Amino acid sequence: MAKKQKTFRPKARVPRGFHDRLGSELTAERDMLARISAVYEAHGFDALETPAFEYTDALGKFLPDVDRPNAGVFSLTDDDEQWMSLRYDLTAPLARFVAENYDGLPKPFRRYQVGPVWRNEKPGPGRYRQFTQCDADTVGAPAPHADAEMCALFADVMEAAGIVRGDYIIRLNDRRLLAGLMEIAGLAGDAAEDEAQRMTVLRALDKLDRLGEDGVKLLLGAGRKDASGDFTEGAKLDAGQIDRVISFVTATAQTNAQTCARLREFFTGSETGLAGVQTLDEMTVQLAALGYKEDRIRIDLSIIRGLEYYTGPVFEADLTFEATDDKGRPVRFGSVGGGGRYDGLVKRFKGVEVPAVGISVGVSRLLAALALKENAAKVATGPVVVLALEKDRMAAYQQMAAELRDAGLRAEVYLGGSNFAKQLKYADKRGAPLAIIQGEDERAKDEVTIKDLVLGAALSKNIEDNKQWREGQPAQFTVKRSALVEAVKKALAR
RNA sequence: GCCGCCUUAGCUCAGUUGGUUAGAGCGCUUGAUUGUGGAUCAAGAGGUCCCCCGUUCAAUCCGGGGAGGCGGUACCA
Repeated sequence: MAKKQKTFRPKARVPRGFHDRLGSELTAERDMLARISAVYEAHGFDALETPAFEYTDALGKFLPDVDRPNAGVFSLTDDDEQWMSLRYDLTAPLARFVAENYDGLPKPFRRYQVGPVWRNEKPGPGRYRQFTQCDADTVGAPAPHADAEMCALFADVMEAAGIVRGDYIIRLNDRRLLAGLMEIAGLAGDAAEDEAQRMTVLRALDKLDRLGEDGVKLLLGAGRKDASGDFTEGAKLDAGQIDRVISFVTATAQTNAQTCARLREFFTGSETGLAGVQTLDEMTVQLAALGYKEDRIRIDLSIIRGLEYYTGPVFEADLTFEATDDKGRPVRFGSVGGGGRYDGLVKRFKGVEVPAVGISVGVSRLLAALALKENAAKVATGPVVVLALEKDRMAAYQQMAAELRDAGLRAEVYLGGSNFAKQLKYADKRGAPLAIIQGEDERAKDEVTIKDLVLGAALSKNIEDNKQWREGQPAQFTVKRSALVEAVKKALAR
């Protein structure tokens, strides 16, 4: 039969929308999370961890009229036929946790949470199906003080993450303004199609930054055809309605106080709208008193933030610096986090209104943005590598590495089977800052040679001749064995 | 989901108007430069030309279907 038995070889590949991360990519995220968590901790938030899976009904992601979860969440049935889903954010699990443990928790309840979330949707640039979120929420506190704190916290977190002041902006809006706008524009009907129209209007406004005023006008009216020829149905507003809506989103003024003044005028007669203005006014006054001015936190009337559960103030953190990708094309970062007030979320479980406000920071996007900004700054991040030149002296080499580790340094012994040149090549590829060399010669004199690989690489640029390169033995020096740790520390400090 | 473009070596890409051994650069491996990463030189490994079906004496190339990638758009808690 088969002369060549075909062995099944699975293709080694990571599922689409997911990806592996190695070394500095991971430690960079860990460090950032630690810095953000420290800010949350300092503000009094308690750490919380919840499982990756939740029952789908608790997440609120069943499709209407179908006994099946929303396609956007990863779901499976438990062995008792109950639907379970991977969490798609950290807010829904929080609502479940608060409802489940309501009586025992201090109110207001303040917690922060860090972890992966999953979304089963089309991946795009900077958009994955698993990514890390870092949230803080205050549950059981009404506006505007908790909301103002959240905005301030948001700004602090951005700076803790490494975004310098001026490179980010926290934009602020209130959902009640948008509701009031609907009243004023004559879109406040109760029928299902009125609701659908309002949603379409909100979605159109959300695209202001990307499509510009003209694009949004099209979406508010008949509809818009995009670059690929695809047509998006519009909200079918008449010209007067479009003008009114556009005049609202473009009413953002230089200062928050001016914006609020304009809004009071705009919303004369709309109770809902005025309530929103009142809250924004109080928040921005309070923030200004703490030193958070328009350079960090600004009212921006085009911020929408999703359609589902926000009931009051909404915030969004945007990066404002420019960057280009590895092909030199300009990159638009978009939002790196958002949040707002959601007074109805716990009500789903408990029947009582529990006011809550929170923020969510997209750590993966922040890291991607920072990486593009500092694209030149690649530093040696590997361990100090102790070369293993004499095979029967491994214990001595391990001893050196151990001493370096005891001094708090990253160090390892070369464990492969190759010669001197290969070992240095390995150290180079690892991004090792230094190599520790003790061969026959050094051993005889009770010495070690310390080679600065970073400096050596720099020097090599001016050397063409191999003989000169080798005999010059650039960027290395020899010390007594007993002085190893001190010498390495000194070399690393440079 | 919808629209468009794309898929040949680890990477970036040539190429075959359908024909026997499918190429380059970079990378990788090994060696030389007698214990030193770079540079140089020499040799070498590596490909179901995305998958399946069809047309054909013959398909990496033509036709159909599928998958994956990229971009736009929609949705986005």
